[in-house]
Amino acid sequence: MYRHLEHRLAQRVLECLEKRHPGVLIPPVVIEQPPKVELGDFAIPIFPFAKPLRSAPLKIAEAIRTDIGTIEGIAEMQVAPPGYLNVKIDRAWMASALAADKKPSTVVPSGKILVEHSSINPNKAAHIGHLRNAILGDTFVRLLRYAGREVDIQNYIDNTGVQVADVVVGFMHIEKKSRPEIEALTRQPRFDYYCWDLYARVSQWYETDKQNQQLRLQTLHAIEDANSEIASVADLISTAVLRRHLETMDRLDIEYDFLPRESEILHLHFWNAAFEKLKAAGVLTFETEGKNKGCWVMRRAGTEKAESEEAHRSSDDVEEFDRVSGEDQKVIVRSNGTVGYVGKDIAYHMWKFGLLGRDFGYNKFYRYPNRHDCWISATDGEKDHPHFGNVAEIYNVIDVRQSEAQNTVKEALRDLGHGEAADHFTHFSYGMVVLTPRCAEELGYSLSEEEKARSFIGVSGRKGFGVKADDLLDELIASAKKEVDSRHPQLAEPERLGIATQIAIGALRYFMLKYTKQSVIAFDFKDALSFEGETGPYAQYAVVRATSIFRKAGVDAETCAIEDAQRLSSADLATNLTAEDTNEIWELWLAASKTSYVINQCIATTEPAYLAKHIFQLAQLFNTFYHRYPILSEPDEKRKQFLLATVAVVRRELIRALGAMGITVPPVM
RNA sequence: GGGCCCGUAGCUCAAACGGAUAGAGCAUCGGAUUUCUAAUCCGAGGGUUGCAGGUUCGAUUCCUGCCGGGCCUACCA
Repeated sequence: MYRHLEHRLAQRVLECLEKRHPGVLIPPVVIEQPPKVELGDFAIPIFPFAKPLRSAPLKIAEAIRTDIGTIEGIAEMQVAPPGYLNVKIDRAWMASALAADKKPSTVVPSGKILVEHSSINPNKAAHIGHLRNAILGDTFVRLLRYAGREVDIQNYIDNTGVQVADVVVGFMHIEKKSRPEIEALTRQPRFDYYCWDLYARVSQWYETDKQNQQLRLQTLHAIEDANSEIASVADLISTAVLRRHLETMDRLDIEYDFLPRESEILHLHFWNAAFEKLKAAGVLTFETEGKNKGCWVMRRAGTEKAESEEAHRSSDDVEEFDRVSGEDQKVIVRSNGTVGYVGKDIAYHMWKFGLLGRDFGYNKFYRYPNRHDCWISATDGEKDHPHFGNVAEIYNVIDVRQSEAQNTVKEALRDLGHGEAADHFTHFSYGMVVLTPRCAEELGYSLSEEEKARSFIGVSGRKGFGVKADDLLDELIASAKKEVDSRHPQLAEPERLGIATQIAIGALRYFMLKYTKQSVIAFDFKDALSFEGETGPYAQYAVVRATSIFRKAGVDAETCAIEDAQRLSSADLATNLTAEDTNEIWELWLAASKTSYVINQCIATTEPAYLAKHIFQLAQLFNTFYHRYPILSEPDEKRKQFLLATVAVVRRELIRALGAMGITVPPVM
C-alpha cells in the first residue's frame, strides 16, 4: 500500500508539471523520506526542476501544491525551504487499509526464475563462508516468492574437480583405504569433518614431495572417466559429503529443488553441443599462432574499447604485441583439446535458459522431513520427473572472486545472439567471510607475525582453517539453550531445545544478512553469538512480547487486527493517530506499512540487508511503544482496541518480514 | 602493468537517485514507578566521513590525483 501510494504521488506530480510546462523535458520525480515524521511522510526535492522550468524551487513547489488536487490516501502537502514539497499521508486511511491487510492488485511478471546458491565443493565440511552464501541465496528465494514469483532453487555440485580428487588421493594413497573401508567411513555421523581434516593433510602431503602431485593429476583424469574404479570411489565420497551438506543446510531451513552435477555435464556431452553453437556463431576462434596457439579462445569483455584506442595508435607493434601475448583473450579449449571450467559453465548456462537443446536425466535424491523432494542430475534417470531449466531469469549467488568468470559466461550468451538471456543473467555477488586475528587464535591456530599484523585472516579449506557450519550452529544452540533453561525451567526439555534452536537460527541468519552484501564480514564469535542489540533474537523477542499481550488479554492475535479495524471507525483511528503527540505511534504504523515496499527494493537491488534493517527498525519502534504505552490496563475501551490493533499489525508484519528472512518466532523466550 | 571493491565514532557496520542536524549496535558511564515489560527501555560521552583538488544551490555519495588495504587478472576448478 505504501509503495502504491508513493507511485501514485510521483505520477500526479509529474502530470502537474507537464500540464503547466508543456513541451519541457521534466526530470524524473524522486520521492524520499523527510528526516523527521513531523515534516511529513514523503519528501519531494524540487531542486532538479528549477533549471529546466526556469523557476525558483519554492515557486514550483507552491504551484504543484495548488494544482495537484486531492489524492486518495494523501492528507496534505507543505512547501518547505529550501525547496521541498513535504507530503503527509492520510493516517486513518492508511491504518484502516493496513489493519484490514488490504493489498493493491499488482501485476506479477510471469516466467520462472532460477536461483543457484550454495555450490559447495563436496570434499569437506561446509564453513561460515558457505553459510553466508546459502543464507543470502535462500533469503533471496524467499523474497522472490513473497513477491509472487515462481522460483527453482539449484545447488551446483562440482563432483569431478580437483578438490574431490584431493580427498580421493588422501583416502587411497595416504590412508591406503580400500573401497569397503571408505564405504564404512561414509556412514559415520560427520563424515564431512573427517574429510575436512584429511583434505588439509593432503595439501601438506603434496608439498612434502613433488611426486605426490602427479597422483593428483592422474586421479583427476580418472574421475572424469565414468567407468573407472577411482571415479566410483570419488562418487561414493562426494555423494556422502553432499548428503552431509544438505543435512547441515536443512538445520537452517534451507532446501534445494535440483542438484545439477558436473559429472552429468561431462557425460551427457553438454560441452559438445555448446561448442558447435559457439563455433558456428563465431564466438570462439582457433588461434594459429602466438601465446595461445592451438587453443579455442574467446575475446575478453572490454576488448572493443581497447580496439578503438588501438586505432588511434598508429604503431603496428602494439597490435602485434597484443595478438602474440594473447592478453585480450580467454582460453576456452586448451591446445590439448580439453575444455576448461568456463567452457563447461557456458554450456551449463545455455541449458539454464533452454538454449542448449539438451537436458539432464533426473533422479530423486533427498527427501526433506516436510516431504519435499530434492532431485539430482543423472545420465538416465527416472521417467517421471519435474522439469528444470529453460527459465526466464537467473540469479547466481557466487562470491565476488568469480566476477570475471561470471562476466565471461554472460558475454558468451550475448555474443551467441541471446541478448535477452544475458540481460536476465544476474551475478548475485557478495564479499568474503574472514576471521579476525583474535577469532583465529581462539580457534587454536598459531599465527605468524605477519598474520597477526593483518586486520583479518582468510578462511582456507586447504589449510583446514575456518569455522565449520555445524560447529557454529551447535555453539549457537548451546548458548541459546543455556538462556532458555534459566528463563523457563518449567518447560519440558524438548520444548526448550526447540526454542533454543529457533533463536540460534534467528541469530545466525540475521547476522549473515545485516551486512550489505559487498562488505567483507570479519567473523568474530562475540558478535555472532550475541542475542542482544541489532540481532535476530531482538526482533523475535519483540514478536514474543506482542504475542504475550494477546495471550494475557485472551484475544486471538491473528484475527485481532481485522476485527478491531472493523470495530474502530475511521474517526477513532484519526483521533488516535492525528491528535497531538501521536507521531510516535504513527511512525510505528508507517514502518509496519513498508514491508512489501522494502522487499521490492531488496529484489530490485539484490540486497537483502535492507530487509534486515527494516525489521530491526520496526522492532525497535515497537519496543519503545511497548515500554511507553500500557495496553491491558488502558481504561478507555476504544483506546485499548486501537492499541491492540497496533500491536496486532506490527506483530503480523514482523512475522512476515522475519519469515522472508527464514526466521521463525518461538512462543516464549 | 590492467580491472573491480573498500577506507565513516574506540570496535563492527548504516546512510535508495547527490539533499534537511552523518545514524545504529557493541563497548564505557549513569538511570528505569514490583506493570502486557529487563534477550527490553531512557540518558551521556564519542566524527575535519583516509588526504588534496574539482563539478554545483548542495558531496560520505559523482570526477581527477595521491596514500593505505583486499580481490581478480593462468592452456586450475
